[in-house]
Amino acid sequence: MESNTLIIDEDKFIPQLSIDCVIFGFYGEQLKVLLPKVKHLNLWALPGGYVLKEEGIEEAAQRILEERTGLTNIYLEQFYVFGKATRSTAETLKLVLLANDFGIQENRWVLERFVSIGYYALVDFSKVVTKIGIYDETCEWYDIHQLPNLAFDHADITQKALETLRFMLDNKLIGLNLLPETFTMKELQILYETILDKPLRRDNFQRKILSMDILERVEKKFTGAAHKAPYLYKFIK
Amino acid sequence: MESNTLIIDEDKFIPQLSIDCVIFGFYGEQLKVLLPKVKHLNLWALPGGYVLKEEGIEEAAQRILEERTGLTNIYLEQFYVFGKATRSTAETLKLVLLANDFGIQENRWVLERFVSIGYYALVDFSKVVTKIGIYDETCEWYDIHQLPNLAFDHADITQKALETLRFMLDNKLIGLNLLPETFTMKELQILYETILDKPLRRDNFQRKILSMDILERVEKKFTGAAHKAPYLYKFIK
DNA sequence: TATCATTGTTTCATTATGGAACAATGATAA
DNA sequence: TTATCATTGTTCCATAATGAAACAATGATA
Repeated sequence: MESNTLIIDEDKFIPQLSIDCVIFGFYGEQLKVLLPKVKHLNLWALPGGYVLKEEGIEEAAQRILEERTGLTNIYLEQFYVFGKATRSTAETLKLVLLANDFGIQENRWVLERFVSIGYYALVDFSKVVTKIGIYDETCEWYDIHQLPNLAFDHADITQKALETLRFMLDNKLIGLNLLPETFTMKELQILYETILDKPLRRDNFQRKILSMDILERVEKKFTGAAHKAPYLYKFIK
Repeated sequence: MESNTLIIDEDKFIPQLSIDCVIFGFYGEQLKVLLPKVKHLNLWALPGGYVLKEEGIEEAAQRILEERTGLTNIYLEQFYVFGKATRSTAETLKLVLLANDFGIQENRWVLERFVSIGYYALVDFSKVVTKIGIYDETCEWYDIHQLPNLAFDHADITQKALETLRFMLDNKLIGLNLLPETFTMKELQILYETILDKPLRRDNFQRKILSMDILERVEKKFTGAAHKAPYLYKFIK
C-alpha cells in the first residue's frame, strides 16, 4: 500500500518495501473483499503499510490489518511480490496527499518506487467488526465482481490473489477460515462455486468432500422452509 | 543474498531488500543446485544481490544471475519472500567481510536485517558455462541431497524452492527448461522421479505424459547398448 | 541363432468421476 | 388428513482415469 501514510516516521520502516492485503470474506452467496476508501477521493486502496525495521513481514501484515480493519490474528498467506519498475505510484500518491491537504516532500522514499508483498487473508464474515483506520473514510465489503475504483495496481493484486486462492482451493482448507463454525453442505458448495466461478454437481461435491474426512456432521438445521432440513457440518480439528 | 556485496554503492539500491536465486539443473540422474563459494571461507551462498532503485525485481534477478553465473535470459519463478525478524545475517556477513579484509562499517544497511525475495531458476545443464563472480571463489553444481555448508538461512530457502518445484510439477512444463532439446522418455521419467523423490511406473508415466500432447517423437537414439533403442522426444512449442 | 536388457504396447482390474434417477423430509395448501 | 412442493441425501450405472501385470519388439552380443 502506498496511500494513507501521510504522517509516518520514515526512519522506523524499511524503505520502499510495502505490504498489501487482500481480505476475503463470504456472505450472501458472494465472495467479498474488504476495502478502505481513501479520504476525500473516489478511490479505494487495499489495506497496506510498511515493515518496521525489526519486524517480520508476517507480523507486519498482521499489525497493518489490525490498525486498518480491527482484525486480529487472522489467516494470512503470502502470494506474490509486485515489483515491476513501471509500477508507478507517485502520481496517484501525490493526488492523495493534495486531496488531504498534506504538502509533498519530494525527497521522501514514500514517493519513490515500491516493491510490495501481497498477502491474502481469509476471514469469517460473521465475526468481522471493521474499524476505520485513521486515514480512511470508510472500510466496507465489496463483491469480487463489483470492485470500486482501485488505486495503483491494486486491481491486479486483487486478481492475482483470487487466482492463487482458486489454485490453492484443493490444497488448503479454505472453507475453514471463510465459513462460520457450522454450515450446511450447500453453503460449502456455494463457497466453492463462488471461488471457482463455475457450477458444481451437488451429489459429486458432497461425495468428494465427505470422502476427505474433514467434516463432522452435527445436528440438523430447521429453517422453517418447506423442504427437507439439511445437516449442519463443522470442520474436524 | 547478503554476502559478496563488499564493494557496492548503497545509494543505487533499494535498502534492506535482496534477491536470492536457487538454480536447478539436472545431470547424471540427479537434481543439482548451482552454488558459488564464498572466498576464503568454507561457506557457500545462493547467488543473490540487490534491486536497483529503478529496476523491476524480475530484471534484478536476471541481472544478478548473469553477473554471478554468466547465465542469461533463463526461466525464473518467484516462490517466496523470506522476511522473519530473526533472519539475522549480520554475524555471518561480518565473518565474510573480515575473512576478505574488508572493514566493517556499522551504519550501512548492508549489515541490517534483510527481506529476501526467493526465485528459482531452471536451466539446461548441458548449456551452462558458469562464470565466477568477482567475489566468488568457485561456482559449481551440487547434488540436492549433498549440499555444502550454506550461509544464513539459505538451506531453508533451497528447501522451500524444492518444495515449490514439486508442487508445480504438474502445472508448469518443468522438463522443458531442465532437459536438452531432445531426450528419451526414460530421462524425462527420471527427472520427475528425482524431483518428486519417489519411483514412478514406466508404463503409466509414458501413457500420462503422451496423453498431454506436449511431446513430439523424433528419431531413435542408438546408444550401442544391447537392447531396443528408445525414441527421442522434444517439447512441442 | 539364441540370449539379454530394455523399450513400447496391450490388457485387465480397480478406482475416481460425470450424470441421472430415486427416496426422504419438512413445510404448506387443498 | 392428504396431496404437493422444494430441497436434501443417496444410489446406481456408464465412462474416464489410474494401478498393475504381462507381452511383444528390437538392437546388440555371445
